[in-house]
Amino acid sequence: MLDSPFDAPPTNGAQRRHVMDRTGGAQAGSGHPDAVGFRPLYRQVYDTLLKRLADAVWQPGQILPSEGQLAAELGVSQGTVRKALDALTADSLLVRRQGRGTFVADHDDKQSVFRFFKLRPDREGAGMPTSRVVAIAEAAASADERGRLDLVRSARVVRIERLRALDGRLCLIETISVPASLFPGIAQMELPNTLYSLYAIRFGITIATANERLKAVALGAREAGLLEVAAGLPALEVDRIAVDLEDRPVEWRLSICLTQELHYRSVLR
Amino acid sequence: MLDSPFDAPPTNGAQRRHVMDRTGGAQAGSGHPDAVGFRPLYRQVYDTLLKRLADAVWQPGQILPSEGQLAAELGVSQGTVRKALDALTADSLLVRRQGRGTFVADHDDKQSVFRFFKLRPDREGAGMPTSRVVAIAEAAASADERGRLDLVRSARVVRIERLRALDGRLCLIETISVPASLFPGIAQMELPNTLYSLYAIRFGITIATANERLKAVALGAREAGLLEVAAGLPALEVDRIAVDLEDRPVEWRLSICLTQELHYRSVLR
DNA sequence: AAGTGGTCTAGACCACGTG
DNA sequence: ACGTGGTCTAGACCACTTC
Repeated sequence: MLDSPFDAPPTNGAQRRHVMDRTGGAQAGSGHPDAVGFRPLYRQVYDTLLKRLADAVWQPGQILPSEGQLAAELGVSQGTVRKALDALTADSLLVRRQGRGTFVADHDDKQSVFRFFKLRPDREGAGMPTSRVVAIAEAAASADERGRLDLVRSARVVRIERLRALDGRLCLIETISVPASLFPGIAQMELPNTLYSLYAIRFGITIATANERLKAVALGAREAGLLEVAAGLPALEVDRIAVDLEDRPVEWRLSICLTQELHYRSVLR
Repeated sequence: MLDSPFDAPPTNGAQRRHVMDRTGGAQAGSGHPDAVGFRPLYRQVYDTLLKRLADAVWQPGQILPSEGQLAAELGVSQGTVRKALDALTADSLLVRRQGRGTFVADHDDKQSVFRFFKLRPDREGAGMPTSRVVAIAEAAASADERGRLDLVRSARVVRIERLRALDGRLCLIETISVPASLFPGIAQMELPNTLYSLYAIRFGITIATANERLKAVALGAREAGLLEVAAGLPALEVDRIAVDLEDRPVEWRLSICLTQELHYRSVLR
């Protein structure tokens, strides 16, 4: 925990032991309010809790200490803890349930799977997507991979190629590249359907956001063969960079999707 | 304003005139806490302010009364008003600026245009998109249009066809259908580049969200001609239903986009 | 200096879930 | 009955903008 060398007493003059820094890193009481940016307390609490989540101090699905306990531990008011917890919830890293407690978001339950899987059948339905690994291998990172994943020249990656189906219909083929250094031994593992829960549980890497670029392309011969349709068909190419809690790009995923009876769903707010 | 026939005094027993209903529509003090859903105060404030926005009580870009004034007017605490204002800000209906005030979001400024325009050049750049109307006409709503826009059988629509360009390059053709009843006279108007600001200013209709379905399709002869490229090219079809503050579908927009040098950007959180 | 939103606190009560 | 998160209040102070 941070600790300030100085602090102004709260209004009521009551005793308080400060655990978080009240000044945003700037020294207070030393002449001027300091030019450096102001950093609210709840933001520091947010960062502290985020760090613990990134370090997997609490496992997915597990319950956190109550607001009051966290407030006491960190030396701030319950309201300030609440604001940080609400922000983490908004970032879908936590789930809060009235009367029960605050939990680490478990990105393996049904609704969470669809957080990063945007393909839906045109006519209602949509069970869980299934996957079959076509190929998996470790190799030196290509120039593209180094660029997209921010890797040094000597870096190695693990490449995974998977076919995925929705409601029993083949719908896409995806090529996934991850830095071998971040995911040691992943090439030898049994891969679950939802890779991101493996990243979280086995490697302590939580995917926070993903940036996708979509294009319409003509299906190549190889992809067409694997997807069991004719080459040249229009297909949706989804180029995704997934980013972890520390804002590092940790996965590059290129998907080719059939959209004859499916669509990609996007909600603009 | 709502007014409750009964209210429990606040803890300190100070005088309070209640303007908002404290009971969520259920009568309090009459034996049981009522089975009907609980409705928090800040939610009522949210709805009240939302209604005023929908009724265009304040114009886009205009400043709202301060938190304190709204709190006094509505008979709630400043913190409760703040929570409602924060929620409206999160829904990007308001913009708050520290030291200045709270403003009605102006969806005409540069960053807001891109809220609903997701096409970006592959290589950096991206000035404002431009538009040219190809056709505009009123007609009886088709079965598709009635279904998508929730219209009765006799309803009429205005259809607008536009070509749009980005950085001087033709990039898409879009067919827009809106209910004629909601937009009287729109067929005779000069159409601005950003239609949604026209909807807001001239018709008091604010687009809150848009749901899009994306597919890859082969370019038809007509679209190819208008876009000045070869027919059969893969293109991105974007099927959008835009919804207003009252959750009514108010626009159906079908776009065919060239994605040879552009992509559709999507951020997953 | 005055006014606005932003942060923080302390405490009360409410709704929800589980014993 | 108890503990949790959720709501609401009142008041103080901070940071930013404008006059």
